[in-house]
Amino acid sequence: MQFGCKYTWYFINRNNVALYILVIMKTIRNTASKTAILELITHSEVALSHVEIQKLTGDLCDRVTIYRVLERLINEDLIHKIATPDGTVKYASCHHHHDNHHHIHNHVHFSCEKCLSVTCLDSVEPSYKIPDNYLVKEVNFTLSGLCPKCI
Amino acid sequence: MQFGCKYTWYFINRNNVALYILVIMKTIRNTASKTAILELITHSEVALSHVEIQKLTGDLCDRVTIYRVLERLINEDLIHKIATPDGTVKYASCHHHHDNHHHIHNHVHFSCEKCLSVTCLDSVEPSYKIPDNYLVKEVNFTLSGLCPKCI
DNA sequence: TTGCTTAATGCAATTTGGTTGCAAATATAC
DNA sequence: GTATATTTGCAACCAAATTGCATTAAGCAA
Ligand SMILES: [Zn+2]
Ligand SMILES: [Zn+2]
Ligand SMILES: [Zn+2]
Ligand SMILES: [Zn+2]
Repeated sequence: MQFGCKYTWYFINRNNVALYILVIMKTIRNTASKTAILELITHSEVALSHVEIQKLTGDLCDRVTIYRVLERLINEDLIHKIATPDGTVKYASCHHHHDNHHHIHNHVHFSCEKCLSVTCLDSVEPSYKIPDNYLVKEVNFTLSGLCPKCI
Repeated sequence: MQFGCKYTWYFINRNNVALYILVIMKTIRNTASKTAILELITHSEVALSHVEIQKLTGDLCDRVTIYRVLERLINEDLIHKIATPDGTVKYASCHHHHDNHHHIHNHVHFSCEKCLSVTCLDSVEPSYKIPDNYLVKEVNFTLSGLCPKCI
């Protein structure tokens, strides 16, 4: 069998059942849109929403492409998604700082009610205690009020 | 001057400028829709989204009315809005518990990635430290993972 | 109770945000 | 350069949320 992409075969033999498993590795490609959008997010002081990225990139690419690029950048763990208190979603780059072993984004976001900016406060780590019948996988801690510029 | 609604006059006299300010007080009304929706949210174990409220109320009122009622209930500080990590907005009643003097919602929310339920963990209070050039007015701390039922 | 005034509602239309399918374009491995 | 799978653009689609306006009804005072 031949494929143009990377792949591996796994073989399992258990209880008289033989199984060949084909694992296809999708190769990630770098494109103009992807690099430009990542640049934009990385160099931005504040987190950006989809519409903001759309305005900033002009006619670089289609709005659908922006959605798909953002999705890929998240999968590659290059950016992260932030849900602001009012329900809008913004994106910021990851300055990991990951909780070493657990790979949990555990830092505070600040959302300014006046200029609507959202910022990662990478240095601040919140602490909490929660009943242990809950399994915590992600932490999303957003403070809102007035940012230094608007105070 | 005469008005059907409540109003007050304020008078300011400063630097040779005399100013009469008319403050009109909007009277809040209780309607069937409003009481029903508040009941629903208050008695619910978990936070409810707009669509969920729509399904639960049936043809009690128009969906637009639900949006407007929710907005009013938030203004009256009877319910609060919760943005889940994926950007959907849910509503829960306020069991204040308000930071006595400051009137800040300061409690943890848990969002289950399996059953999609969102719960207020009123008893848990997160602690954090933030640069003092920020003015914090709201705290929105959402943990996500698996809830006791789904674990 | 009745009438008056303004708040709240219903409905239709519109805007906004996000998704899907498919053909065409293009990045990467060889 | 060529082959092949990934990425893109476009159009269509869908759901969520907002707006304007005419109508209804809550609450106050007589
Ligand atoms: Zn600001
Ligand atoms: Zn962040
Ligand atoms: Zn659950
Ligand atoms: Zn809550």
